[in-house]
Amino acid sequence: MELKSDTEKVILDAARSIFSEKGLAGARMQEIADRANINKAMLHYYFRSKDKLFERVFKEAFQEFWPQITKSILESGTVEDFLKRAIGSYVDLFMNKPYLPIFILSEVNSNPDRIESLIKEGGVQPQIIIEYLQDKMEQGLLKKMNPRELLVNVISLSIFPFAGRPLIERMIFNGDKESVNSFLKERKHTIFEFLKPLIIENH
Amino acid sequence: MELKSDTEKVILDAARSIFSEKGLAGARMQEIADRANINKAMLHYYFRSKDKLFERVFKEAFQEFWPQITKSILESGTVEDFLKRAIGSYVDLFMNKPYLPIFILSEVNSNPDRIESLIKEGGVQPQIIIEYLQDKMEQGLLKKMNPRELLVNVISLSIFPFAGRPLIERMIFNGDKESVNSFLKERKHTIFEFLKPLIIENH
DNA sequence: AATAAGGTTAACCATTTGGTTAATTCCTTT
DNA sequence: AAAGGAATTAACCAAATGGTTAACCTTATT
Repeated sequence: MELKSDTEKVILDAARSIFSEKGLAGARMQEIADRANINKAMLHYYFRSKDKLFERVFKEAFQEFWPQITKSILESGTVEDFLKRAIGSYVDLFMNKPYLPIFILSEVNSNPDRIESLIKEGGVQPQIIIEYLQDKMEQGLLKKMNPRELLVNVISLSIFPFAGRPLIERMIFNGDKESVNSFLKERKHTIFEFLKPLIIENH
Repeated sequence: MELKSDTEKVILDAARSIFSEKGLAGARMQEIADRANINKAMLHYYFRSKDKLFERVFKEAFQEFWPQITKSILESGTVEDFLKRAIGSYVDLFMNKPYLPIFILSEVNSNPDRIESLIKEGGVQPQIIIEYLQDKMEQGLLKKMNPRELLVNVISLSIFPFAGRPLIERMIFNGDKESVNSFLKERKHTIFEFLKPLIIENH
């Protein structure tokens, strides 16, 4: 007895995989059906239209995307702790779901309005993070700078290597997949070490 | 008397604009023709097929993308100089052509093989940069770390804010386009300041 | 001015694609 | 086991789309 029928789950898995590989426009309903080992009519039976199906997949992806960093604040004490958690949760997430960054970036780009509603209902609260960082800076625990800049930098360092993986793999690692993989795995630590000098010793 | 006929140029401009907005799969030949104010048959007359047209647009975009950083080395003396040039040339490029990052990232993702040939014929030489950085580190002019890591970080910080602009605009700047714009404009300096501590004073 | 060649257009075509439908199977409830 | 509803399927449909074609226009050369 499951909330989602097995078929529904199978469809969502297939759809997620095809949509992130080819995008909304490039995906074919028939291909999704094939990957799910199911009749194409079932897609419409469960989700009515391609757009509705995509909307669902996108929403679920987007909701995994943002909350990480907010959560890591509420659970953390020191700045060091916060940075470790923020970076760590992103890197872990993208190691497990490498399709997420480019999927979100691509689709937000071709239809920016799509996230408007998700941001509102999703409770995205960047303000909390900005204020947290500003606090720590004023307390002299973090190098003073534009907190938005720091936030963007942390996100850039955490996300870009995953979004740009195919490029990085070919242009910087000469196509050596294994090297790239361990490089990405280590990111959790290297990004933190890279940012560590921003933390001011408490004494 | 031009090398490229006026029509050819008009088509390429329209194609670039549509392709970067909607991607290869999402773009419509009719829409490209409309934006170029010409008959759809002209697209095929000049470029034979949608794929050929896309290939051309993508190639031109990709060739703008990479050489920047390599060039900035050959022309620069000190490490400080190098960082300034590398970051500056990227930020300038993306301020003028904001569609570039996401366009390249998206299309490379949905067809990674596409860049194989371009990398070879395009003379992409990451080795030069890696070695340059390693040299400087060994000379004690740059903080010691994995040079590939540093390279990826510089690229991440330079590119991501442009690739993720729609996201950043809505999630971190509450939709205030003007703020985002000046934020991005200042990036040239802020990224450099951010990385400056890596440079070791020469004395 | 006649001619030829390239540029341009409207109409057309075959295929692909999202979506529908009506019939069939499966499962649960009585 | 009969019935009724949900799940599933094959066949089908209309619209969209990349691409073609044949006629027409423009321009430069003689």
